[in-house]
Amino acid sequence: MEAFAENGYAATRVEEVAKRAGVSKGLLYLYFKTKEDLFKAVIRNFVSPRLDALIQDIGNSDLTAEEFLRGPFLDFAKKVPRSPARVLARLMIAEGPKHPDLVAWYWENVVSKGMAAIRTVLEKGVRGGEFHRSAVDDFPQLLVSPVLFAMVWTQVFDAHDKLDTDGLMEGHISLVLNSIKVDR
Amino acid sequence: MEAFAENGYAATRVEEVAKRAGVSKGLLYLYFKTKEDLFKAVIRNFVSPRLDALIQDIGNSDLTAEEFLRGPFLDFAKKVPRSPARVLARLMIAEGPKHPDLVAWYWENVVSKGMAAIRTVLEKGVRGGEFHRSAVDDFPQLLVSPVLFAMVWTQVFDAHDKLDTDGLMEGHISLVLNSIKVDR
Amino acid sequence: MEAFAENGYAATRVEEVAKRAGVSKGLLYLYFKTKEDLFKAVIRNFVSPRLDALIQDIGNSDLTAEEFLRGPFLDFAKKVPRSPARVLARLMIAEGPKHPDLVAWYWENVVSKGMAAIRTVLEKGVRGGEFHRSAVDDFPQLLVSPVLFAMVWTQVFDAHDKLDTDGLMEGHISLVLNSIKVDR
Amino acid sequence: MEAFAENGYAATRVEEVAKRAGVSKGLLYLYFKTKEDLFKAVIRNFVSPRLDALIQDIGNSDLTAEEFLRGPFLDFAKKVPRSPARVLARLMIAEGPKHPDLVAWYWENVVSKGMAAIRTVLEKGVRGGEFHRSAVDDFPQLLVSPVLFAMVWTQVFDAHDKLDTDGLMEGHISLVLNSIKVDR
DNA sequence: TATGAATGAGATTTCATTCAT
DNA sequence: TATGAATGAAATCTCATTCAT
Repeated sequence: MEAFAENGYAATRVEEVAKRAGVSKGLLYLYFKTKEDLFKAVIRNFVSPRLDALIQDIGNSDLTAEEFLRGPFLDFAKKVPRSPARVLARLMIAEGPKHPDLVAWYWENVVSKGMAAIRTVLEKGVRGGEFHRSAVDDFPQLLVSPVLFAMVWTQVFDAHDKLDTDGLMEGHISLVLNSIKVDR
Repeated sequence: MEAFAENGYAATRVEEVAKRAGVSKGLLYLYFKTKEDLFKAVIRNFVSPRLDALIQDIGNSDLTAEEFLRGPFLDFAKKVPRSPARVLARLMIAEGPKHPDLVAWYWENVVSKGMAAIRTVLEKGVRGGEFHRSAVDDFPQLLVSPVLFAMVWTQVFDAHDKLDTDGLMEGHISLVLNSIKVDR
Repeated sequence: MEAFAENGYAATRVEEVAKRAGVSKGLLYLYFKTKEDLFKAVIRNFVSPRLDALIQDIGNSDLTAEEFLRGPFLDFAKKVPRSPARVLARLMIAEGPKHPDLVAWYWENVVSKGMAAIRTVLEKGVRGGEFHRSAVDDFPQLLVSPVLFAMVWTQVFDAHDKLDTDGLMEGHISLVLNSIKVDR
Repeated sequence: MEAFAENGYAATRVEEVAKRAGVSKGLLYLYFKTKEDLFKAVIRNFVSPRLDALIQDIGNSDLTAEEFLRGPFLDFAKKVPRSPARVLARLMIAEGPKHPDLVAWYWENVVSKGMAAIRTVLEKGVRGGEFHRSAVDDFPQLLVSPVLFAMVWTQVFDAHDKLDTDGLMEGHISLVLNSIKVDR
């Protein structure tokens, strides 16, 4: 994963992967038929347990929607942009269009689940009278777009303008809540 | 640009670029010392005139901040995610870390200018009493993160979930404005 | 060595070297980073064991200086001009100025040692009263210049005037000895 | 000539020759059909007028053979090793075997004439009773071998051991004369 | 299971030569 | 006569993949 993350799929040499794994090139070909196979396996095995945990939380928790957003979700949103997961995001952006089955797998196992989870929280908020209906109901992506943004920014522009990702996430959540919360 | 956008830097053959340009491989090497040089030149010559126009607008316009966000800015935000610029964004994300001078150029000529422009609009809004202070003043990135998000999504996940980018942008602007506008 | 000797460095194709070695182009690049590396390795591994033997002889032998020049040295001088070493000489002349580190290596490991050996013999002759002081003490090169001359001539002008290299060498030694020997 | 001398035939680019000549590549091809044609023309036009002058001298002069060797010949032998002609020698050694017609031309116009001239001088010496018969009569090459040697050495080993070419030549002539002069 | 030497197809790069102007 | 943009064949070099051990 390290190697692919640094150089992208095409520019990563199989030998480089073998070296970092401490094995010979030949052994890789015993386990994976082609370089692409190897790449896919690498990506698939790199699933964030954090996201799964978060999704689990939603069902089990007895927090209000706002508490959830300010608590576990914000937590998650703060950790991800500087976690190893960010390189996976970059890889998916870079290589996705050339590896549709990888995107499909990623969509099914990660993205769609995540989106569903967010919808669940928002609906809970609306039903419970915490939130009024708003754009985020139709576009739950608005809730996560700064997360993606931060993952990208930290990998591309950090040298020119280091982003306070924690602050960004806190600001984002307060901005959204300020917009969708029902006044009492 | 087409070729690099489709395949990424490493996977694009110089011959492919030459063929699409309707010239011979050799000619490219007459103008560019290496494949990397060629790549950099391609990227640099692909500046969105749209962004420049938008930045110009800000100085000249006599619109209120809200009118600006709902007008020219929303316009821009709707057009970009499906414009050719999106492939440039993807290329920068994919190849940036391996080509720091390209990132530096892009930062200076595009990103920092854009960020400054947004700050100008927001300050105008605050000074004019339209907006109260909020997270977007510290993190103007929050205003553009859905634009990046949409550019990425449309290139990676469109096959699985086609995003209504216009709707997303409208929703985003209304969400933000709802949060930062001063009540009267 | 054959290939480089025939065509010179620039005009020799790596593929040609590989073919003569009975391996693939790729393998050469596994062992040598560049064509130049390969070339240097070829040259360095082509050390004449004959010269080393000659140099050894000087220390060990109990011959008089004249006997040495008429014996082992003349032997060496007769063999070299038509030995494989001559192509190495031609290569060093042709390619040396473009590969200074190769010249440096050759100087240290071959030429300077050879010159020192000749000086040793001449000094022995002078000290032993065989030879009087002469120009060859200051310019031991005079003793070997016909060897180089013959190596060059046989490679360039043989078709036009075949040189009797053995005769040349014998004539040279007798000429020199006639000039430097002390009359008794 | 400069360009070919520095890099050898194969490694010299036609463009480099054109640049140094201050003309365009295209113009060269107006005057010379191929790179090889150009090369041959360059070599042929670079004839040392010095050698011709020397050869003339022999016929005309009323010097004794010894006076000639110590005078005009030594003069010539001192000048040549550091003159532009030395690069021509290196080129002939390097490229000769690949360009037989060039060697043939050079042989006819330069080398054979030079050798004949030397023979003339030596015969004059022998006939005039100055010299007794010796190896140089059969191998006049012995008289010029230090000249070639010095031309090569100065181009290959000067950085490691700068040769006093004037001293070398004086030593050579005195050594030879000492050997072949008739005692009186 | 594991190695690493070896291959060969294909990529980048070079450069003699041509040709429209 | 002169240019220099353009070509394309061939060179160097890379690297995924194979295979004997």
